[in-house]
Amino acid sequence: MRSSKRTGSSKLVKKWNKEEILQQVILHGQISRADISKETQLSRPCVSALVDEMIQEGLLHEVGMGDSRGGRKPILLEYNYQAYAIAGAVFEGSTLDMAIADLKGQFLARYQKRLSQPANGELVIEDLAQGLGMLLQASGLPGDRLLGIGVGLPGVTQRGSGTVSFSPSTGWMGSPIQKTIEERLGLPVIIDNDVNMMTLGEYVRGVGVGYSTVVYMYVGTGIGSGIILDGQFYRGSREAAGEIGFMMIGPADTRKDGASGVFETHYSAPGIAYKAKGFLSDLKEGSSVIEALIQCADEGCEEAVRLLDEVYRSWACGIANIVSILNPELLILSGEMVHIDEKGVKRIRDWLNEWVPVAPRLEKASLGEQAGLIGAVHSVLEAFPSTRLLDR
Amino acid sequence: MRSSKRTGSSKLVKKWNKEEILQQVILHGQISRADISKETQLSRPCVSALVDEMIQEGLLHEVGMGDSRGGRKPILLEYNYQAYAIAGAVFEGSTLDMAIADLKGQFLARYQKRLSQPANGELVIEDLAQGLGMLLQASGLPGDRLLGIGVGLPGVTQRGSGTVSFSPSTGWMGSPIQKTIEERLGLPVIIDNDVNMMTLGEYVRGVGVGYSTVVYMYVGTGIGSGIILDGQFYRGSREAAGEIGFMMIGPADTRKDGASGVFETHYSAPGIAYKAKGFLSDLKEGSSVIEALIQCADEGCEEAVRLLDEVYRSWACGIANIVSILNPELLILSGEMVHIDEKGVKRIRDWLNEWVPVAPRLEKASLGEQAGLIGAVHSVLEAFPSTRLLDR
DNA sequence: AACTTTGTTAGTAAGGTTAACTAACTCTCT
DNA sequence: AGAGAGTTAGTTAACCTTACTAACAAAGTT
Repeated sequence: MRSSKRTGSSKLVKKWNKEEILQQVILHGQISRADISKETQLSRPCVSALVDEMIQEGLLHEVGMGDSRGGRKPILLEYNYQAYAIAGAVFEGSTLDMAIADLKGQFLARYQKRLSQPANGELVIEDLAQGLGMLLQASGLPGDRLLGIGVGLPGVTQRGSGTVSFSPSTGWMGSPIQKTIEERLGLPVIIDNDVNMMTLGEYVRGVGVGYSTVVYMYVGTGIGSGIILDGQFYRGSREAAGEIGFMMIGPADTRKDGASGVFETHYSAPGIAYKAKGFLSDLKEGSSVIEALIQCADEGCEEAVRLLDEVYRSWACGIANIVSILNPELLILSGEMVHIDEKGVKRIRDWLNEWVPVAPRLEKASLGEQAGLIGAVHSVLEAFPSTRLLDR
Repeated sequence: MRSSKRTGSSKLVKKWNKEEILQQVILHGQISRADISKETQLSRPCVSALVDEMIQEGLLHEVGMGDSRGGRKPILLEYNYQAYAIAGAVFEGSTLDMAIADLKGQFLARYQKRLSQPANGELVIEDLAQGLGMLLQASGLPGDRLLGIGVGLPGVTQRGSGTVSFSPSTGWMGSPIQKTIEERLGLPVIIDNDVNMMTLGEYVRGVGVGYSTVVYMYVGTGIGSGIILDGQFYRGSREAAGEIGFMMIGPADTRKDGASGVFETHYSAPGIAYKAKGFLSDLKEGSSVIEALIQCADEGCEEAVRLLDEVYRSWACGIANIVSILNPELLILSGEMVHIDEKGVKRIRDWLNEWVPVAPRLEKASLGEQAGLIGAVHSVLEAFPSTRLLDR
């Protein structure tokens, strides 16, 4: 917050006071001028003046009278969530999932498309543009009301430069993708790692609500995580924080193809599938390894029980390391981990309590496939906080 | 920065502008009113007025003329580092180490005392008070110039409540020690973990200068770390961040005494000494295990070579885990690790490069025993930033 | 002597504050 | 039921603080 210019005149103060009023309105949903005055310590005349301006600007609405508290009824104010709209997009496997939302993050329209092939970069951008057109049409919104679009990509994104440093599936390696999309769509673009987007989604709308320090652990093709510390996304000095697939869990002396880390080589979905190859032959394309493994174990397969135990224990080791270093309030289990049954979660929890002094809460991700999209939308809200709408 | 009140009037603006001017003076060492005006975008009359006030308040000094740049010579201003003083204290083993310093962090006087016994809490506070008296006398400072004292303690400190939740050597477990000291000394007190103090010391005056995301890894009786992310100390949701002794490195099925973690059980100084007991009999009290081990290995002892390799590898694993999660710019090796020779550091570095994609810089701690004390002093400077001096 | 740079003085504009006032509503007592 | 007292919400007007612009004085250089 409160960044940019560090010195300045009274104009700055006015802007900050407006921001604070906006925050209060958003926080309370509906609130009167008088109550804003009490909350913010600003005098009532000042609040009135600023509120009136913000009504002019279309950011606030009067929405009727509240109940009397012994005197004149208050005029309730509400944030105008329809003042602007934002878009989100997520590439997940070979589908493109998009949505348009109001400032509350509520979806107004949604759009999905199967991408024909492993996606040439140029083409994908056309898909994005087309989807955005559809969404605008479906929602009936004028295009100039759109603040920006958040795009979740597989791979390591460099937020500073707007490039992707590792992204095999899209073929965007190293290209200044953010700028490219921005130019094609004529919109501000926020790009980020898909796991980060999911993290943000769960944080603002899922099991992470109410916490301020959470780690989101994702087991899929690889193993990654998103880290939010004291309410702030932590990305690392070179945007490589949370790359927990590189932790030293499991034997290190295996194939070092460079791209994947020791932990994920052994205990990501493909890693587990490889270990289970002997007795788990009938694994379909889109289905979960862990689900299959659990079923197999429940049916009494000795090898499955053993492997499952090893996997749980390794995941628990990963969690223990994270907890030792970061001491989060909450750790969200996601990807393959959502299929763990109650027994398995208890198992992991018990290990943690044995190994570390202060174990965090453990919760499975709750938003399913929507997490990324919700996060993408909110990434734009984060980049255009209500405060920045005052500049427009 | 800029915390507390989120709204306010012109008075706030004035305060912020004063803060910014102070920052500029500190940053440049010596600077004229005109240059401050250019740097801060504040008008010259405004800068003049604020500077004059701050001279009245004793925070700034005029220190003579600068060189002409084609016109009237500028009057150079300097921060008055002597305006206030701060104290620091560190309990290290059975010695109490104290210092008094100016606002630059420069020591004005120092005091050391051997504590007779494992230190009863009450007594130790008396030692502290006595030391402070000595320091004030030695430096000739009036006591009201003292802003506060930073105290580094072994154990896990709870900064919020000002208590120590785990500290076997001092016997302060759970007591509201911060308040107790504050009342005895009549001074604001900052308490923190000794490793955190050392971290801060290296960050502001040691090898950490110039970096913003650093991890300080300490191997001693236990294994711990201090974490600074984007210039901010990170402490975790329950002040337990950086407790890396609990990482899952080494066999987990050893004695679980609860207090110490798996990693530190095996690879802290005592852990290593235990493993080396067979061939490293002549270990003196105050000397380093690693130093002895290295010497032994250099002399050709097979077992020492093997153990040393195991230790280095395990430490490297720990570093790899930290790096995977946090992606710091710099990792500082401290405690036993400062004794690692060039060969050993290279060894660790090579492993890291093999295991993780982006290894940080690796540096040994540079301040030696002073680190904690310097950090303690700076912890007070952090709590009383120049900005807060304006309130007095 | 002409030009520059530094620092100050004087008047003005912007923003927030207090004090007082109007508007609108509740409650109680007759 | 109705009037007046008390309360809360919102507005108006005068004032205060702070920074800004413009003009000027001071002290250099070329």
